[in-house]
Amino acid sequence: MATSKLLDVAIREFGQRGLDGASTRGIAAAAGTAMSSITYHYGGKEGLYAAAVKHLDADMAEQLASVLPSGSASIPAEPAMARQEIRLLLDRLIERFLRDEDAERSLFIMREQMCPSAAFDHFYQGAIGRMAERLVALVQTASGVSTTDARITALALFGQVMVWRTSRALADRVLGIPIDEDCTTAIRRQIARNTDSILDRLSADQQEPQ
Amino acid sequence: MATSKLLDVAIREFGQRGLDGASTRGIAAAAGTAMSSITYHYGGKEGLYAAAVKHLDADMAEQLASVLPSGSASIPAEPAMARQEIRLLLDRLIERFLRDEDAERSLFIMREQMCPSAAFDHFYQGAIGRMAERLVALVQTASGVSTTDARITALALFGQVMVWRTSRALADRVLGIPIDEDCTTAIRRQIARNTDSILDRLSADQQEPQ
DNA sequence: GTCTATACTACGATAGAC
DNA sequence: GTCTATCGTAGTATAGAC
Repeated sequence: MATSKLLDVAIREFGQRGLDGASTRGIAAAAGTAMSSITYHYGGKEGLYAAAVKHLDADMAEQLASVLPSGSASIPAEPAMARQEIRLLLDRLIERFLRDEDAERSLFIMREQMCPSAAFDHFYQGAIGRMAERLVALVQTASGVSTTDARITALALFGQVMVWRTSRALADRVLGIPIDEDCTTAIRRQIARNTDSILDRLSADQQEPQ
Repeated sequence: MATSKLLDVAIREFGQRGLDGASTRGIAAAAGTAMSSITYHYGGKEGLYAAAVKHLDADMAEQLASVLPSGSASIPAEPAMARQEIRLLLDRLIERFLRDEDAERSLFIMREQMCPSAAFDHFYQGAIGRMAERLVALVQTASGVSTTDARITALALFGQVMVWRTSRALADRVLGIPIDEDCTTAIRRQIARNTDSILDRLSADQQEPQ
């Protein structure tokens, strides 16, 4: 009963090669078991994929638990508090992305972003969607802008963080230096500063439209 | 001699399924020819992949030609001019990304970003690398910061644009409305504003470090 | 539950007709 | 240049021993 090992390998292999490209033989071999155990536990290749999606979502929910309230409630009413939570959330994300720990799991999700299957709905109804919707609500409270502007801004803030995961090969070459502790600190500070710059301007424009 | 058709299909299929996952039979069938023509023209699967990389890079170079000088020279000396060029470059990119025209070609590149093969070096020595290095130089001129900060900032600016391509499934759901002409305008204006906010703050901090 | 054995399909490469 | 035919390999699914 090492089904957890099978799921970890599946997330890696499906992420790299996709549902069609990955092979159940390869996954089973890498997990140290026979291919037919996939049929036994998950009913086949597609069942394994669905189980991997569920496993991955549960994993992300656990990782985001410390920074994301479990209920959908309790957006802080004070703009300053909302901004503080935005900074905390983005910092938690970038710190994980820079450590490059779960890059394989991200690959699975990025594939679903660009070739979405029904599985992406599962992610959006899960941890990813909860995080995104909360970020939008926080931006709205922190800046006072309309919902559409808040949504666009939330995506921009997310983008400056996400780029370190999605475009890592480019980032490594552009940076030219290894991402050590000092570099990580510099990136985190820069992102916090950019976030403040964007939200400051947004709040100012809101009070006195240009 | 419809080798161009073969390359277009190859970029799509390799992008979606990867080098291993895509099948030469499938590519040939979608291009309306026999599989053995791949052997004849490109020597095999890997040769087709290499040709697809070259084709894609040439294509990007052509698309970026209007906004990217062919030589590596001539960074404007005036900060205001540099900032203007940054805004133009980012606007050209986001406009392409939002139109969703060449999403399939981006998929190929994103796969190389997250599972880099030797092909990514080809991209970085080509149009992508030239664009990235120029953006860094422009940020440095526009803000006057050190090269490391300029590189980090360039990636942040790139990220807020790139997110609309790499996380499109998420963006669609977060936005909740279709990306029509009005929405595109709003996104472009927001990105231009964010860019100004970030560069303004950077220049200010540079003159009087906090 | 985990394994081996097997049936059937699809893969990449290649040879050769035209 | 483009096609069909074929070979050896690897894929998923399934049945059944233990």
